Amino acid sequence: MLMSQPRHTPITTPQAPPAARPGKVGRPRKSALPETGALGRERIFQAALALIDAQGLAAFGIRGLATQLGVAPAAIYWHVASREDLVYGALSIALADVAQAMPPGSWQLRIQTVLRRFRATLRQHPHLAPAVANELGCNATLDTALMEHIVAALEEAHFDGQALVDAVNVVVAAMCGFATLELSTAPAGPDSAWGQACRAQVEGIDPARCPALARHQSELANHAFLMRWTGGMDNPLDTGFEAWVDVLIGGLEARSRVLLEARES
Amino acid sequence: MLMSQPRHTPITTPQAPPAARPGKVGRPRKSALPETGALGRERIFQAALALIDAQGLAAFGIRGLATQLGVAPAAIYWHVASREDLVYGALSIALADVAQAMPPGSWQLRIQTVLRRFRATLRQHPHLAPAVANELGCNATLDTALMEHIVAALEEAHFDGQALVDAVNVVVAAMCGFATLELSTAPAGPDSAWGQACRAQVEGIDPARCPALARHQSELANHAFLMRWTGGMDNPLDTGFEAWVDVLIGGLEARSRVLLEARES
DNA sequence: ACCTGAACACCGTTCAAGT
DNA sequence: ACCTGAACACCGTTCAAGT
Repeated sequence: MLMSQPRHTPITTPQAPPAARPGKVGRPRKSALPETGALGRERIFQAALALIDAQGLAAFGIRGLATQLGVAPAAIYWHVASREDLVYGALSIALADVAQAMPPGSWQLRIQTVLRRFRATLRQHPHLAPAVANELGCNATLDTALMEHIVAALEEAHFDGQALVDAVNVVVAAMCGFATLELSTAPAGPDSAWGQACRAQVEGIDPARCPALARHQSELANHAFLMRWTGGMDNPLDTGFEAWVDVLIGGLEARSRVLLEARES
Repeated sequence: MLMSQPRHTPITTPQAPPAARPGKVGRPRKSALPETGALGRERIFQAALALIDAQGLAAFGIRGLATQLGVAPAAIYWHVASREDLVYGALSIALADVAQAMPPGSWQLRIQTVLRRFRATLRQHPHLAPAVANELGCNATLDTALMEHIVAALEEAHFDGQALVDAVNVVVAAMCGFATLELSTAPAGPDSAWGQACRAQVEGIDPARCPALARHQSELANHAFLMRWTGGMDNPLDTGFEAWVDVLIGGLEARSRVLLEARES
């Protein structure tokens, strides 16, 4: 029984990673590539998204995805580089139609539409909310149509040069920021030990140390970030989001005015 | 050799979780509690933060933390409920002094200060950026002093009732949103395969399908969210952040004006 | 009250081998 | 080109036992 476990050998030199596998990064998608196998990246990502939607991000794994697809776990690695690649792929197809068929109208209305659509789409896949910031901070795989809409709208608002780049970043951050925070779910159920503790801390605010907070405690409790114990699906912050959109548009308009006046003088 | 592996028994009824351990959630911190042990939550969180800063969030684990503390892995579980608890604790102490010693001044200036401080603090612990949205969406463990400052500033700006709650959420989302997105790191090194692919896609933008995007391609490349292949530490978006702050303040001012006018009539 | 040893039940990933 | 079997090297977490 001493020699029956060759596993768990403690020391091995980690061999250098082998030459890149096919679908390592990006999707060349030459559109002429055979895709003869029964699997294929698209089917894998769809299944991954369905599984994440059903069970959450933490419970999602390659082994579960493999059984879902009726395939050996290792098979997935022929099409995809890593687990991270999978959630990124799932996020990509989930957000694919945010930019579809933008309605005509003022630049303000079009930017409002982008924000509202993003939030609505993320609400259909709330378990992906934690992945948005991680995966979307830098990458260009998201449909370029979305960026085109944003840039075109900001051009119309007279942004140009560095000011345009800045405005683009402001809009993208606004698009992601609120919904991501709103939908990041609580660790446990409605009245878990965690929820109770959170609630108790809010209710135990000291009016001496935090007078302003204490004054509005009852309105803020469970309705403000950092002071709520219910997730964004059960307890949406609708009016807060509308205020967010309003502040963004108002701030952009003010900035656009300043820009125009500086240009005239 | 058949009977030598009692491990990996496939089917076991998952026993109900035992009665809550001491440091399960929140920190009662009666301040009279002995804290006689050599460990203690504070020391554990400090060590966790140091480890996350050094190695990143993905590489951080309980086993590594245990060896760092010169202790058995299981020892940590007497003080802390889970790995998630650890990163949350680390984030809490990392952000602890965002609200320390707020300078006097107009409400606009104070809100600007909150945003700038949050970003500066997160830049000192960039590996925690992905955890911000996940852990900060709902919880009240963050120093209430921060919320007090925000609420007090917005009161001064004449927000009240639901409009105040909305404004608080707007400010908190703004505080977290930009910096989180900016600092979420690229999966790999500067010119990895991933970076190359990202760059290629940006440079391959089709001027026929995306005319506005193509017009500003050179300025946007590697300087805008979704179009950059360098992380926020090496490649900060300083002017974008200032625009963000500017838009927020401008938008809040406009909303405040509307509120006042409605109240006068 | 606090910590150790040792195991349990998983992971993601690799790699030779199949077809 | 695409997939399987089987293993490797880890995980987080639990639990009886120590002190």
